[in-house]
Amino acid sequence: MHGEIAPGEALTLRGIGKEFDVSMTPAREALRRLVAEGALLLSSSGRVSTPELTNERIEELAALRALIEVELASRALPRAHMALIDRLQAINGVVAEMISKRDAVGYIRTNLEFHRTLYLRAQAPAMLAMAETVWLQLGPTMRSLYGRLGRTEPPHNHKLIIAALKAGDEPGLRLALRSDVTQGLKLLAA
Amino acid sequence: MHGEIAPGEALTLRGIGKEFDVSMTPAREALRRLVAEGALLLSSSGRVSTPELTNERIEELAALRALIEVELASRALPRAHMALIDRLQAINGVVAEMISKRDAVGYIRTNLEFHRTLYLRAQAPAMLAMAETVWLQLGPTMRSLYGRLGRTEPPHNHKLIIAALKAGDEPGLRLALRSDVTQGLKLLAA
DNA sequence: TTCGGCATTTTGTGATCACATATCAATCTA
DNA sequence: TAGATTGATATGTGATCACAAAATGCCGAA
Repeated sequence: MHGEIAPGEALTLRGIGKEFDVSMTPAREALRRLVAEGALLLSSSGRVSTPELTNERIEELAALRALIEVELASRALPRAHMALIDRLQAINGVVAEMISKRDAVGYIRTNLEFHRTLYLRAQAPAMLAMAETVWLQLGPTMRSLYGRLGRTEPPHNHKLIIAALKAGDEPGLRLALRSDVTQGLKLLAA
Repeated sequence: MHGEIAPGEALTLRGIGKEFDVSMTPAREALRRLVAEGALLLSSSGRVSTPELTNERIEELAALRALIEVELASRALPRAHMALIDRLQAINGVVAEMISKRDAVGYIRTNLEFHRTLYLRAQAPAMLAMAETVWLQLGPTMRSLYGRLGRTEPPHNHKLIIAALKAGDEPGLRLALRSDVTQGLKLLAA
């Protein structure tokens, strides 16, 4: 989810087992679970690897993010009090820090933490799980996308999201969130 | 997915293994996969069972269906030719037959086939997989919901969907689909 | 130098087992 | 009679193994 594994990387049962000091059985269960969630790809020969997403697939997943996360944000809005907004601002500060440190994995992790913190307020666990499944599928790709994006400034859309939350502006929130979620997509087309 | 298992029913590794003439290992993999997809619930003691969904959870899943499936239908619309519409009408005939036969599982199965046939035209495999994951989670509950719904006439919304497809009417399609997907929810509140 | 074939190694699969824990039911006690 | 207890049974977990298939690397021929 955090982009620590590059797209196309292969994982073996015995390798994972050795890495975590367990036998093949729990390693197999963990890998197959991630396959079921779409995070890993199972080849016809039974080998698992991180997927190399096509542009079409990325567009689809971005559209799913937009659909689900806009709904989550919209449901969180009426419950968003000052304490939540403060916490979002604090997380956003860490995001900016990660960007300035050129820490791709840290950036992805804190960026997702920003979103998750907001969505937790929606009290919609099934939707949140769905959103996280999409994040999981995009993980390895987000990392390699980060390389192309020579970003140095903190994300503007996060500030718009916070502002919309403060103002109770639902249309603005939906718009800012949609932009934030799909912005990564745009630079992919280039 | 088809509601063949009642909500709250427990499944054991050895039981599933015996039922399908395999050892515990593949049975465990299958069950854990379904757990990962949200179709089954894993208790803290490691036992798996079909979930008994709360009304809040059902509302969430219905909202997810509406979000994802409206998008899928919308993407399928420009690609929907006459052959597809004919096939949808044929499937709808089977749906009506299942209703008249009071065959709950058959009704659920052909109803989902109706939706899947339409969505396949959207050429969006990730979204379709997401929708099917939701169906999976709703499976056992849909069955017990069917009991309360003393339905005798074929679904009106399916006809509206087909009509909207014929007319190329996207707003109408979105509306009909949303109604079809959330209608089951309404009678739950009662 | 490059490509094809063969041997070796790696890898996933499914079965089985020992063990700890949970579940259940019969029994006992207050 | 109701609740607790205890024993027996059922169940999940993780490890290990044999096997088949796939991947890899090596060598030789063109």
